[in-house]
Amino acid sequence: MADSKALTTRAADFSAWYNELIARAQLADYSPVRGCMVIRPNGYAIWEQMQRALDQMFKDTGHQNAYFPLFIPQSFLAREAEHVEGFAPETAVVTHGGGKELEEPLVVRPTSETIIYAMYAKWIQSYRDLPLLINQWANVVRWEMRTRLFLRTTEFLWQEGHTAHATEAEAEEEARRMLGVYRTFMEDWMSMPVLTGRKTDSERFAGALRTYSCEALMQDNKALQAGTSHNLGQNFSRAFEVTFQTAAGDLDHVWNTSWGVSTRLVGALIMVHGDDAGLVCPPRLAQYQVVIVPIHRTDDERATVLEAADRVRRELAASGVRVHLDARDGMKPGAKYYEWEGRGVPLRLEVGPRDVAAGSVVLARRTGGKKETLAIADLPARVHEAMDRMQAELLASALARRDSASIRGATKEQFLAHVEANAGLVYAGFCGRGECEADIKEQTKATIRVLPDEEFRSPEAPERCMWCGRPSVAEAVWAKAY
RNA sequence: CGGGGUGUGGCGCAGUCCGGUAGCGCGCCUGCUUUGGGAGCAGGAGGUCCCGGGUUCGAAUCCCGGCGCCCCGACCA
Repeated sequence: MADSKALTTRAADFSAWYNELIARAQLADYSPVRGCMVIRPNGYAIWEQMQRALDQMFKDTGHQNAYFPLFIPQSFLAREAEHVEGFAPETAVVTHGGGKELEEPLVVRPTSETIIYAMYAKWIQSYRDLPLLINQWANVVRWEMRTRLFLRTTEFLWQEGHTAHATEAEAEEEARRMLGVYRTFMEDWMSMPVLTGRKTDSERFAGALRTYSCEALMQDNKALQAGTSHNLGQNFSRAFEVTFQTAAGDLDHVWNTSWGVSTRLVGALIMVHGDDAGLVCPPRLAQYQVVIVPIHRTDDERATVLEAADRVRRELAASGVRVHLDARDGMKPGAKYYEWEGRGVPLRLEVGPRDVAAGSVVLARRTGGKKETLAIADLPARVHEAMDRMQAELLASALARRDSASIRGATKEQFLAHVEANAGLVYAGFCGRGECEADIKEQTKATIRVLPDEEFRSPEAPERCMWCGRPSVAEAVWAKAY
């Protein structure tokens, strides 16, 4: 049955589709430890591409990488009141080492603000030491109750940037800058449109002054927080006595930011672009941008075709394309097509005896459309062109999907109907009161994803809170979320 | 932690009601024939039937007690 080989469709059961896709494409597997996942080579390759792009963007904005320890003295976490309250319930604690009970338990980092700012206190003395712009790539542990591969696991990989500045304005600028970096990455590399904006107090990072986020809409119309950037103010610098001497000779506490994205982005990628055949990976993030599938019957054909296919491979590689020749024996070409489609490879080239004779290859696009016969002569140019177009088209179609799943200026009734139908994002007025927010969440499961930045706001600012009718203080975007 | 479900080769399941010494599909290995959209045939490997105890001549199956996992509700990048 061909059907037994097909994935559950997105329409039939989105989360079954998601899980099956990950298994089929061998992106990740469940670990023997509850809530943890093993990232398999195919999945890790995507993360590596993400890391490469992001790391360069961090360097380009003046940051350096460093590494801080996995273990944090439990007392450190407790120094910032709101922070400990936020994270204590979900920390893993090490109480024994070397067979003996530790004098002070060690927390496995759920995030590294505390240990990093403890170190910054030693490193920063003068305004001349500022700004201090550091990033680290690390694993963190948060003892989650319910986990999903890539989206929420007990241990996950991420990067966390931690900066210290002389003024509040500089810290604010940094927090906003890095939010912009994330947005650029998500749009240009992941082809994933995001809304940027500010989080309400209830969704703010524990210990931050303000939290900004990038929010993306998945194909099941649930929102996903894809990245966050925090202006920490002086909350941690006061807790850890991170002080510096100003040019005027005064002593002041530094202003901090922190910002992060995680392997959750791989889950976002799956849910934004994936289709019923499997993963769809934007060319810029694909491990293999092109796979070449040779087609042959006889041994003679095999030799000729493989030689031609390898020539094509070398030429494409030389032009900067990540290309793989799938020369596996004993597997029919069709089986290879399905496998590579499931893994999301953007472009496939089929090379058979007829192509070799004609000096051409057949190009198939992961996103569909007719196969196309191309002359080998100008192949590299055509391949780059096809990748660029696909990269742009993926963004455009995701954007169109999001816009068609968004309603603006909603009344309470429209809001309820939209949310009830899992139809996507709702833009509407908000009175700014936590009670209203909590009430809405309890009754509808929808939360305020962001108070959107200006460019995402509706042309006309709402006047009234969609829920309670009081004057609106900000337009808000609601959705059910992951 | 409450409600529901489920544990049987790598994966998905049947067998359990009514006890008789474990089977199917996929995958895997070998060989031959195949290869322009998921190959066919033949042969083969692989299982403490979640764990412990009990009943019985005999337990995957019945009884008692544990444990794991999944789904739904209270936390979250």
